[in-house]
Amino acid sequence: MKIATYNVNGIRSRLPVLLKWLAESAPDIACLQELKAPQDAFPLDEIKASGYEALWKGQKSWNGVAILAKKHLAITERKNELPGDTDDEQSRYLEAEVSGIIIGCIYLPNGNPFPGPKFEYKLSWMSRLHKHASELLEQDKPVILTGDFNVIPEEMDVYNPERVKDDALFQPESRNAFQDILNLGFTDTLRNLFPEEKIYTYWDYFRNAYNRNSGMRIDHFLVNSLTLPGVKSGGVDKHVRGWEKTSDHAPVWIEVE
DNA sequence: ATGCCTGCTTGCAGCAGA
Repeated sequence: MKIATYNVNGIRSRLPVLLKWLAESAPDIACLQELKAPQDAFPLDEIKASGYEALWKGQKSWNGVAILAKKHLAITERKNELPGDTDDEQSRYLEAEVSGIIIGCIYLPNGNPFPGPKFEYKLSWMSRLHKHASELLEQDKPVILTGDFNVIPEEMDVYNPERVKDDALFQPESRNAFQDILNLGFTDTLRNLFPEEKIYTYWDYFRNAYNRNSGMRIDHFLVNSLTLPGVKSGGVDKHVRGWEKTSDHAPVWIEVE
């Protein structure tokens, strides 16, 4: 079972790149973030023609998340919002069960500028995620939380830590909240597979960042202890970031037995 | 300190992204 996450940065303008990547990488399950499209603008026909069923939660202009699963897999929606704040209208969380695995698709708030209300929203969202993640562990099922966490976990996860010292993605509060979720009983799978390697999943559009490899690792796979022994491999489809009309994120994937 | 680039909007310049 190959599971992937990809922040597409606009599913409508990214559709050719998305379909090309799906055909090449052929994940069984793909979590997408930043659809930047309202609910009725999701390109379901094209996704189906590529062999996938889809659940999605759109929103005009910003945010938006989707979970794709190959047609032969039964996919059941569990949640389309993160519990804990009925006033939160941002489409940032989608949860499904596929083949007995609970999949949480996450588009965690960016939180910039720091400090400020957007950063407070980020921390509050992470606190809600912490509570929900702990409840998911009580299900005694395989759990995978994946997506754009907008958190740089460690200094080795960014090209130049000094450049992000005032960035919401690298604040101690953000990193500690991420670690607190791991401490519930989750493993940062890519880091676990490659303890010493420089791994980036995002390169910004400015300053020729991709060609200079000025990147960050902010898209993550968190797996619980029932899932971890089955993890066989993982990686970043870095070359996709070099395609024409590409997202500023690259797809990330793991293979689980 | 700011803009760099890109996608989106009942838009045509301004916002958000990270």
